[in-house]
Amino acid sequence: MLPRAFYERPTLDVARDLLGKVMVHRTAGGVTAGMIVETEAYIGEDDPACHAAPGPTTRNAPLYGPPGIAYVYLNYGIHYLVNAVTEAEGHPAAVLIRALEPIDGLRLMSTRRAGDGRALSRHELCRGPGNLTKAMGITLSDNRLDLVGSRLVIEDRGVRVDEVSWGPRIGIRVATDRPWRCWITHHSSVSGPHSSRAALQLGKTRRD
DNA sequence: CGTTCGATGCACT
DNA sequence: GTGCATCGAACGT
Repeated sequence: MLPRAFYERPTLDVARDLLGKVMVHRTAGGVTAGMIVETEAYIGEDDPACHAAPGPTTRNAPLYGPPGIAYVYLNYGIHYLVNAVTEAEGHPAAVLIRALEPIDGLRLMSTRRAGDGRALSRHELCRGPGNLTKAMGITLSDNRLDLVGSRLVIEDRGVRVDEVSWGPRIGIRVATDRPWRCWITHHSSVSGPHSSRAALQLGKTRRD
């Protein structure tokens, strides 16, 4: 399990280093786990796309708390999105988990997403931030859970990531110029249109 | 391949 | 009342 110090760092570093790590959720229905393959950074009140942009509110309170905490919220009235709070207490920032490669509990994931109709392939199961929370069974009741020791944790299982790409964040209408989305290059569980994925690649493991 | 559009609930003005 | 850190079906090219 990743120590709190892992999250208590610059958010872009955490976003990159979370790639290859494994998110695990333990529920009464069973255990699900998946390797993180795509993330986005949301950094501070000066980032117009960050939920902290309006200043402290009831909803975004977890962003202002200690790092290593899960920030979960409902968006579009339909999807739960899960973040890992980063930086330091009083400095609101987080990493949005956008896609996983399923590792454990694939059958349970399929069941949870069964309402979607057609059968889903392995790489579709946790592709997209709303889809992965549904497959993992993550809801508002997971908000504020401690990722350093709770039913929702992130582990290092020794996976080494060779190539990382950076590009603009997806699905926002402001600050689209900041390349704060990162993903494992060429990984088939990464979200977004396949064709534009190549166009967005800014290079190898470095950002700027 | 691409774009458009409806579903749906909550926080915030 | 407005606006989302989305998704997938339905269309057009």
